[in-house]
Amino acid sequence: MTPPRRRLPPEERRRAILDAAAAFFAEEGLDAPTRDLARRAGVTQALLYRYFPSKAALLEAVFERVYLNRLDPAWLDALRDRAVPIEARVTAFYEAYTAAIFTPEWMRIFMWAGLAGEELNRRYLEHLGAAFLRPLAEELAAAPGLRAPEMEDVWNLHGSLVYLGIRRFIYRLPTPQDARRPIARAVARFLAGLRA
Amino acid sequence: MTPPRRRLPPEERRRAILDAAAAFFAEEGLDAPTRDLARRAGVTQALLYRYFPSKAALLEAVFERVYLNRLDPAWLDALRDRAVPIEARVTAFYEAYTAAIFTPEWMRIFMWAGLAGEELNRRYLEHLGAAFLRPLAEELAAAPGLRAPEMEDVWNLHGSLVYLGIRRFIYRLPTPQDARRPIARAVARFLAGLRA
DNA sequence: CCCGTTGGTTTTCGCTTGATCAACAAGCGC
DNA sequence: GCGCTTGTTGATCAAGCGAAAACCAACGGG
Repeated sequence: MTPPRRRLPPEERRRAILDAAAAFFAEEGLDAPTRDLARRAGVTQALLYRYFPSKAALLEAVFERVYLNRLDPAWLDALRDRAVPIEARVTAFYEAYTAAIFTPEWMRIFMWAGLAGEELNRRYLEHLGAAFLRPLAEELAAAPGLRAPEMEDVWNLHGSLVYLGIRRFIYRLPTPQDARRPIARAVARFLAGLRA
Repeated sequence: MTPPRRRLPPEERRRAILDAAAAFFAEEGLDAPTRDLARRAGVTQALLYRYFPSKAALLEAVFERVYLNRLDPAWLDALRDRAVPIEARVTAFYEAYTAAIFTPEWMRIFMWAGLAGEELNRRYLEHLGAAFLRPLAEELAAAPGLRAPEMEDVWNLHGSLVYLGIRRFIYRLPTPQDARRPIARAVARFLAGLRA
């Protein structure tokens, strides 16, 4: 009946707690109680405070784990490779991007953080805009036969695809399990709109 | 120094509390403390429980106030009026729809509720889909020169415009203050995509 | 002008929260 | 197998939570 008291190397225990914390806070929200998290991680609540000085610090570590190094710089090179048709490039970018962010942890923690007023979202989206969406807009402008889009048009395309993840992970509505078809159709329609 | 104890007719007080509650829970989240709400409403915390039996009941009343009768059946008639060009009809629908939902209360409570797992979102979006978006899809299919869209295409258009509100009210990022231009461009592009 | 109805406040309860700390025991070096 | 380091626990605290109960006073009818 007494739970065996297993002793783990600190590195390993820390990672186990962070894994549990990411899934837990994604599900329950950023101010879900640390006691419930501890139960889920299979440790006592007090132990969390050996690895993290405060709940805020633990959350910061979760943010880092979920959002850092999730954007692959290689996507930018592929996006800029004008040997490849523009439609294939944009499609490939959004297939890679949605594959990276369409997880409960990414989508739900992002939304919880946004509502809570964390700066995470603004910083992240400004970076995404500058590092990927503006280059994407430039490639569209440079593509033969396309009118140059405004950044707001690109955000519109972006939102149309991210919304698929919102329906799936936030509202838990049924959505196509494979995002590739919706992506292909949305990108094709977007480009057709820039040609007309 | 002592706050004047003002006596209001119950109907009026109830409405004042609901007004404050909608703004308060939109800002702070559905499990923000009732004491803070009371302070904001200018009453004591205990008084809330004279007008609502529990916090859950108060939240239910807020949902009703924010989401009930917000969708105007007249939109459907306008959407189905084939004397008007399809582009004007879709544009007008989304101008009316975004005017109805682009408020902090609507957008933020909807997102808090979705994350909290409330049934509100599923019920609302299923109703919206059946009552407005499916007819919209039918009108697109019936419009001359357009390929019939899948429902998923319509949700894509829908999301591209709702995402504008998410950026503004959830992430608090700068967005065009007037939604009409983005709507016009998104709808025009969408239709062009269905023509190609 | 007084009095009863009832809107409003003060006080309190039982419970949960983030965080702390002394006590305990698992595992490695010897 | 011994003992020390240190990962882990149970007990505890002050603050904050939703809710209830007792008390107070504003207003209209007589």
